[in-house]
Amino acid sequence: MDPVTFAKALADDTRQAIMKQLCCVWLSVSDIVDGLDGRVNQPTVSHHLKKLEEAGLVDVRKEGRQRLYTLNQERLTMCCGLLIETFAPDYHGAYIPVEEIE
Amino acid sequence: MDPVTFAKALADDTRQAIMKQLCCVWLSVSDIVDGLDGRVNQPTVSHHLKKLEEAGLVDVRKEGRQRLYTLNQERLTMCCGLLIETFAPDYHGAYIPVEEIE
DNA sequence: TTGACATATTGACGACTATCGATATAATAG
DNA sequence: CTATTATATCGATAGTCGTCAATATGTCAA
Repeated sequence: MDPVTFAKALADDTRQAIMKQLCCVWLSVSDIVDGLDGRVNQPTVSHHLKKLEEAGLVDVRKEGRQRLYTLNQERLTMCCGLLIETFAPDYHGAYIPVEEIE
Repeated sequence: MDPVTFAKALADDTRQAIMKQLCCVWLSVSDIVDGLDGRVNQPTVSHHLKKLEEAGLVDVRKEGRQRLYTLNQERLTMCCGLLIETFAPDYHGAYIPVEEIE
């Protein structure tokens, strides 16, 4: 996964707010919209979910007429590992075992 | 450090190319411009260095009429640790010891 | 002080993107 | 089949951002 694509997916307040909501739970689009409490409306949330999905940062599951989303923690961890491997080689071995990440 | 600011600093091809050059070495602005091999010119590099500096991702040192930059690997590692702590709690303990990062 | 070099800043322009309202698509209930 | 609910897509708009040419600032040499 390209580190620039990863960074771009994270480079937005609303998207990170959505990611926080999706951490460890499956939520429908409406749930997310409600959780953002009027900050943005449904089409905007769908737009961000699409971007996150393209970056592989969320998983999707269809349930009835809903689409349930959740955060892909493993993918996120791998991308962070790649960042450290690329830009912080002095810390790479110390903090993140390569063989576990790649 | 705000994860959104961190992500925005990384969310550009040219900026990541500059970061790669600055990994483990001190380079002047002209060195970086040369290293990018005509891709962008000097004002653009200065612009990106300013952004990276504001994000705390590079350190600066004055030497004569030059300004030498280098990548702050520790800062980058800390930010990645914060991302994992925030968005991948299931992997946090496993991959990155908190007390070493924060 | 003057000239040359290194870097930063400014202003303009184009590309991208976050957001919205409106609408289309999909799936269920009656 | 029709109505309703859930989500995605479209078109438009405003704001952000990367880039450049031109210029300003700062530093050293002669």
